[in-house]
Amino acid sequence: MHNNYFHIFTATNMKNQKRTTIYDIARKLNLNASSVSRALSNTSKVSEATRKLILDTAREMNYQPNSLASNLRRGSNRTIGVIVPRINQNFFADIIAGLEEITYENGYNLVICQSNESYKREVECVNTLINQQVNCIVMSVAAEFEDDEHIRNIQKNGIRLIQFDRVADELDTLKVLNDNRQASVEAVSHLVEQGYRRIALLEGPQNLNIFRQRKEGYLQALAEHGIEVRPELMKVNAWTQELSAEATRELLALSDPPDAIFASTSDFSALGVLQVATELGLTVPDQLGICGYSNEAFTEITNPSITTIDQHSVEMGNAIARLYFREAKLDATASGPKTITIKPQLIIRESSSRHKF
Amino acid sequence: MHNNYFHIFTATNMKNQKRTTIYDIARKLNLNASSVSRALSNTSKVSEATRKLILDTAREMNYQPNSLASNLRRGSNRTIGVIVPRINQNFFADIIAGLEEITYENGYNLVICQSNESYKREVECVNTLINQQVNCIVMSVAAEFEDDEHIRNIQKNGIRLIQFDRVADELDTLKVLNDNRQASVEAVSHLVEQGYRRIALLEGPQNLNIFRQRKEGYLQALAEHGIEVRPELMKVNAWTQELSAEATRELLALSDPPDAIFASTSDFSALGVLQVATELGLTVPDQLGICGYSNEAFTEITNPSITTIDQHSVEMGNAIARLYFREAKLDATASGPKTITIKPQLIIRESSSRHKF
DNA sequence: AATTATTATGCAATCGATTGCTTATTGTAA
DNA sequence: TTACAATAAGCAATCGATTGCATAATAATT
Repeated sequence: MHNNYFHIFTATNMKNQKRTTIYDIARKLNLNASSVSRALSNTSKVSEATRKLILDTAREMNYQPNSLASNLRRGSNRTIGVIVPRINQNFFADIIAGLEEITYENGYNLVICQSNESYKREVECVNTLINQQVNCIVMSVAAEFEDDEHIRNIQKNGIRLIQFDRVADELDTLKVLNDNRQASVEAVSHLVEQGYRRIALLEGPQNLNIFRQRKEGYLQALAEHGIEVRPELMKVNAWTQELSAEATRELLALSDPPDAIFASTSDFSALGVLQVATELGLTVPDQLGICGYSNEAFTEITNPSITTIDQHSVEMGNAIARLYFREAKLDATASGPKTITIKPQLIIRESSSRHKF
Repeated sequence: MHNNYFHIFTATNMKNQKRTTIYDIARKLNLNASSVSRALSNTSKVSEATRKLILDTAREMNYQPNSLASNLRRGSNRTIGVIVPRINQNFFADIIAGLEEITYENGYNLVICQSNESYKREVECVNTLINQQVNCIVMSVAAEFEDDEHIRNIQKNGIRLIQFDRVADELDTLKVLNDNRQASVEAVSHLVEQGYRRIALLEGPQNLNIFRQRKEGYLQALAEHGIEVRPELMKVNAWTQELSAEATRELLALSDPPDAIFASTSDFSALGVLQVATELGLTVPDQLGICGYSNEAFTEITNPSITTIDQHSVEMGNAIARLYFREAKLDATASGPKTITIKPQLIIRESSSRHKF
């Protein structure tokens, strides 16, 4: 794998040079390290003259503060740890980008871990971040969930915890959520308004709260519109493109097949549906309506374009980071857990826009 | 922005508990901290009995090692810093995911920064990572490039540096590159083989090496096939979907317009081309051939699907991390800079597959 | 000019783990 | 049983920055 498309060749070299410390600066100026520290951190208590002298010398000696030392002393890292199932999944990549914007503004850093949807990895990630003394852990739990002891352990160690999107509901932590239920209600209601009546649901793993909520929203919308629930129209664990394609084939083979499919798991699922519909020669949206979830970039480009739900992921990342910094200020007073709910937005596109019956 | 789709409500609380240190364990067992340290780090010199005792007590007291302290003492972080222009761009997200896989296996962490294509931000990111004493910095330079002093500074501080994809060529560092030139040669040759003769090029900013190389490849392929270079077919800085669309309109308005366009900057550019072609009623690939770059997920889904170049991004991330760990082992001996070149792969799809003339 | 109030600087402990060196303990060989 | 080797455990310095407290130097007040 990491072998046959590589060509390797060598060049020259580098060397280690000992770093300048505040002691080096102090020695050179015949001062005490504490003064240097004060000058650099700008904590009054130093005369303007020496401060200037110190800053100049620092620059001249190419001084770079050693964060490890100051972190140890201060017992803080100015770092936020992030644990996501997959870094390179659009939603999470956007969340991270959103987090980064705000943490950067505040002079904090981000340490990233991915659990790969594995419980074991998730526990390890948590431990690493605890050892690193990060100030805060931001996480979305892995699909494989066994126990929340590791999550509790975060708080035991005095580290702030913000859960987002996929959360361990029962835990009393800061949470930033999408209103999945509401979004699903809107999506399904939209389908109903477009004249679809036999609406199928592709579900994600029900151990994850987000997928349960989306299902609830689906049921709620049907109820609100007085549409009977047909269990055979609800397919479990259809959360990849392939699984969804398969589920779609089964659905369309029913004697009374659906006239619309709400792929509540992702846009990739919706894509699977579209693919099968195309194969079977069904016209979308006329014969089959489709709605996905997440507003992946490609939904705009497919033919027909796909109706979906935008989760405001980057803004969600921003919100998470802002929540941390706001709470951090209240610090000792520890105002306690809050939940922020972000309202996703239904994006109506061709795949569900039936030219009125 | 971070206000109108939020609902906030409050719940209960958490508290700080002082962390257990090796001293606590030592005190409890009437031992010296050094023994505890040795037992935990598994450096012989401790009897089996006491080691077991210590480990058990550690568990019981919920001990979590303080990495800040040991990092300071060891002068190392077991951390790799990553600087990319944008975290949530497919290529970079994949690189990061690839990096993470391998660094995780080796017990290292990843600190992520994004330069947002800004030179100033890039410099700041570099400084932060130097202060953090990361073991290695992995970076791809921002489009806005002024000077490489900050990059040199990395090495001055004894930190390993691996540049990838967009690199400061003149610097003598570890590099992991795509063979952009070769990939472009193949792409353009493919177009020629499909019978296209008036092949246009959409270029990226020429201050970035990768875009220069892609242009070189284009020129080389034309030369190899004895096709005359027409400067008016080469459009600079067409590196967003919008800019490319505009460039395409200009190209197609020429008296002798191109019959194929190589959007060497990205698949988004290719999308811009496709969009304009559709607008103008040109059939792709018959009247106009299109080739993009990057193999974004959507290229497979568009209609027609888009021919493009896969950069093996995740594998590239793996390769970068492996390079670091391999080099780290040679450590003192410092075998010196190497370059690894990854061969991208041309993915031929509908947008360039002309049913032979 | 003498005394007090301010400000600048130095001193030394601290954060928690690591590690070279010394000392105590146990085991082995003669 | 004595001498010596091997192993276990303790001591103390160290990594570099921060910070409360003490002292020195300067400015302000009467």
